[in-house]
Amino acid sequence: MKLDRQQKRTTIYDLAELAGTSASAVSAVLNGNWKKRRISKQLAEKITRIAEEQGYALNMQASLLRREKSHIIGMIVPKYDNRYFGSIVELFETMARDKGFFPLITCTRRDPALEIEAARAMLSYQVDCVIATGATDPDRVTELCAAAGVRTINLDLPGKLAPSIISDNFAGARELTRRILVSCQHRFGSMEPLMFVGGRGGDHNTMERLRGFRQAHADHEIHLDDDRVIACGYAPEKAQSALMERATSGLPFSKGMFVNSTITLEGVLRWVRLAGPVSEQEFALGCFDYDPLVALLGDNIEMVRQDVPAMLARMFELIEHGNFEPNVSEIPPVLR
Amino acid sequence: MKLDRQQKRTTIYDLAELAGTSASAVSAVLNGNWKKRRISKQLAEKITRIAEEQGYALNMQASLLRREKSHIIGMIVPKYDNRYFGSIVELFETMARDKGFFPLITCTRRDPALEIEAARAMLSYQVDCVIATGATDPDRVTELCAAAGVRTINLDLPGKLAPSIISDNFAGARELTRRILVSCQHRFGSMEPLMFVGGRGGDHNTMERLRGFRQAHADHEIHLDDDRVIACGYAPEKAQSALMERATSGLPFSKGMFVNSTITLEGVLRWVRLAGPVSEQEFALGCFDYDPLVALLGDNIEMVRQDVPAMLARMFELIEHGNFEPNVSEIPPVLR
DNA sequence: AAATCTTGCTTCATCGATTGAGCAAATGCG
DNA sequence: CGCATTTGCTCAATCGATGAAGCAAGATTT
Repeated sequence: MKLDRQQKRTTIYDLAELAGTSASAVSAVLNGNWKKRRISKQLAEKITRIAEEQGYALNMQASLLRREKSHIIGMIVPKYDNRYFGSIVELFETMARDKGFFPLITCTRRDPALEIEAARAMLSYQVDCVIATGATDPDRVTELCAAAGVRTINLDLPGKLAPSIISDNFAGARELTRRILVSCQHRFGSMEPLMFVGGRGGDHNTMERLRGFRQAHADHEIHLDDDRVIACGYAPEKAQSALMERATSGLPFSKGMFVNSTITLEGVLRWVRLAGPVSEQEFALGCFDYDPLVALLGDNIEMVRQDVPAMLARMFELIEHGNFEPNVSEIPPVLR
Repeated sequence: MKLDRQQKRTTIYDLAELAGTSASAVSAVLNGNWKKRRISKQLAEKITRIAEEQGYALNMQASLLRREKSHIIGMIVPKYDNRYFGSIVELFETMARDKGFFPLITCTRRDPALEIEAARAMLSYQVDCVIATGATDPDRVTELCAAAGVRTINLDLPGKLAPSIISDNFAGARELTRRILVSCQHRFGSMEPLMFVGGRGGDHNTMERLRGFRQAHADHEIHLDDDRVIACGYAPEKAQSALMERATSGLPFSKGMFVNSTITLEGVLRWVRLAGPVSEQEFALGCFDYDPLVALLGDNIEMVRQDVPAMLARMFELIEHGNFEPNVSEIPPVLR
């Protein structure tokens, strides 16, 4: 890799030499506490000018080595390429910056090994705090970080060892299910039990959404068999092939479907396309996730939007109050 | 901010003490060149074991301070919350990691000031290289980095001072326009001139796409007035209000539209919704961008997918060959 | 047996910024 | 004028990891 530096970087010692002063004075001026260190205004201005002329950039590595807190805040995220996590990451960066943190983000593509590796890398970079978003094994991350004295917060998926901020999956799923059922009633004249597609049976969110899904059926006194639930994972391909199999299996099939994320929705729609004569107009879909373009194009697709701004606001609140008790904050999602 | 470290971190000195050896030996063992430094296998194993027991994590700040290359590779990106940039960032991270780099990514929300600030922060973190993706002023970034001896590469939008990797916007736009025109022919029986919505008149991609747009009209001998072009920026709100105005302005309006990104498409579709009786079925849309859900749901929406894997492959090729000549690589986009 | 080589470590300076301690000159006070 | 205080700065240790240089003990050669 030919990435050799072109020239040596300017340091505070170079600046000190040019200004005819000491590195210590330069440091004090450039990091803003020259008043506290009783540097004269003249010298401060001179140093600032020379630093600018020389295009000086602080060596963060050296600086952080001396300081106790890095103000780096790490976030581990399963995917970028998705409107939900994309908006989490984008807003997280903005808010972190506003609050004086330096955000360090890593995408783990739902790979548990990468999650741990990423956490380890963050510890090496001396992060002050790690946010584990949608982590497969958040407690593992918490343990690892705790060993280095670093606090963690879980986002989107909860853990037992650190505070967790998640959507109110039960209430959201119950209401979403209700809406799909109503839509079935309107469009097909009857309320059949729905199918539940996507997610992992073991993950907390899927379990809670299933509970809401079941509750909504119970609310309408609709009997729901367990075999209507297809928790085949989130990936589009898995949903697609699961539906393919299902359709040819002889098991009962529903026109109404609860889809567990836009990622999964992609697979469901692809299946609809391939399924031939039937268009998505023939289905009543609901998705526990939000995508503005789907909201505009999918006429029969109900959506639940997780309240990302509220979740992140709550997260920074916890950080600011130093509240790291392992309890769960449930944020109500938004239905359009 | 209550993010105080819980306990002191384990250092190589602690490990040295525990192992009854020197910090230097510990360092040699843990960074893998103990053979070169002639440390015995026994001691190496002992140190490794103790390091593991203690949950030791390298202090990257200290390590980087000593090394000449950081192997950190920075990327500046305008948005995360978008399928195109989302996939760029996700694939960039994966590829960078595979090639032994540590990816550091910052989102600037198309704010030129933030772009510069982000570049400066990256220099502070001693990045070996900066990728400016879709930057408003890539040359400014290149100049800033060059002053610190750091190379840059432009992605998505070209600059004059560093190598640039962009889509073949002209060819892509020409073909996309052709397809929209053909679709108009099929669906409405005639080929009217299309409208061009979104993008900034000054940006290279928009200019090239406009050139392709015009060429395709010329190919079909369709006269195109300049007032069919609405380069109102990328933001959905801007496109929406621009179309609103346009519709009531008395200027000619087309059923066929070339939309400059999925971000802009959001505004166009929102306008279609509000425009009342007319549904998007009444339009022939084409979008210079790709979103899998739009591809599935938007029956009348042609899409051009920029070839992100090819662009990034080319980018890492440049890095590996140390090729930092300021020339432009055009990557053909993919039409479905 | 002396000379040389090899093995397996340790010592110490270094990277660049930070900060407590210290010191000389200027100023204030009685 | 003499002493205390304030002002404006410098010195030097330090953060943790790295690696060149050095050194002692054992192995090998002549």
